[in-house]
Amino acid sequence: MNIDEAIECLKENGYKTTGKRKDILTYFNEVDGYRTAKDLIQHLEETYDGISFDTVYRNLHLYNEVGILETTELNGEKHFRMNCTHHHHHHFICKDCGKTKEIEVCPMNEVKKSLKNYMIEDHKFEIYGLCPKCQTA
Amino acid sequence: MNIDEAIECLKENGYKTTGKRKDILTYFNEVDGYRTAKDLIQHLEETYDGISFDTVYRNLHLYNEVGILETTELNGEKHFRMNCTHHHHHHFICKDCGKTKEIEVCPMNEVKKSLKNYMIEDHKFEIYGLCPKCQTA
DNA sequence: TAACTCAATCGTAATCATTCTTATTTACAA
DNA sequence: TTGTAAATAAGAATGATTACGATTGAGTTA
Repeated sequence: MNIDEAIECLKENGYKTTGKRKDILTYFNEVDGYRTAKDLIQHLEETYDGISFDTVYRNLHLYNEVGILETTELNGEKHFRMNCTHHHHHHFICKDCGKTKEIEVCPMNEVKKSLKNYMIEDHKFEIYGLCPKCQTA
Repeated sequence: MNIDEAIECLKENGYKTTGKRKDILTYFNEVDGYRTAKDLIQHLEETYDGISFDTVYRNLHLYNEVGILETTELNGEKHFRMNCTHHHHHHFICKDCGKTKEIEVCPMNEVKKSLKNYMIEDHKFEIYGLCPKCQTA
């Protein structure tokens, strides 16, 4: 998802477009990988001196709700990244730089067969490790 | 893993066997599913009035390190369950009662092919939903 | 079995991420 | 341009987890 799509998405859901919201979108659009709330706060503080935690967390959750961001948990902290809307897939996630690589394999069809009486609401398939760049660094 | 194996595992790693450690093992052995630190504290307080958080968290992490417990993150809280040592598999996890069902499918062999220059350290494949019992409750 | 030693535990304070609260400001519709 | 609901500020509160100095106890050794 790019910035324009995200702003459109906000409007569709009846949310306003503020400078900070745009900056948050720009940030995630540029970094292209998983980042924590703290990472974002640090970035925003360069522009806005003493930004409110509330603003950051509220917007992160809002973005997650409307589908602009997706989230995962890495060593005890929530991480966010721009959502990939195109099609269903999973991710390899670099533990060092947070960057991701798409994985096309999804075993859910096969798995469903062995969960006949179970109500499946969600699933997570993530591979963790080091990307080529971070192995040499 | 059963209680005796767990105690053996503690000894092998040079850790002592205390009453509280046994009780923690008994707890996880009985509940057979994912539980939070808070769940465990509540249980232990029935026996030991005012147990130290330190004791609980230290032992949970210790157990996780030596492989007695495995851990996952469910709605923002760490959850623990007795480790299944027999063979590699994944879990369906009931969001309501925390119980798990083993899933034999593991797509990692296939996935590795598309991650040639990546160093794979770990992976997580979990299915979330409601078990048959919790759907009717 | 006594005493020794280091691990384990206690009790509580501190920390860290996150959420809440009230007052103020701002986007944008009318 | 103005009115109003939404967004933000500022910082206190919360909830899970970790840290710490003092004390207790398990398992070893004499």
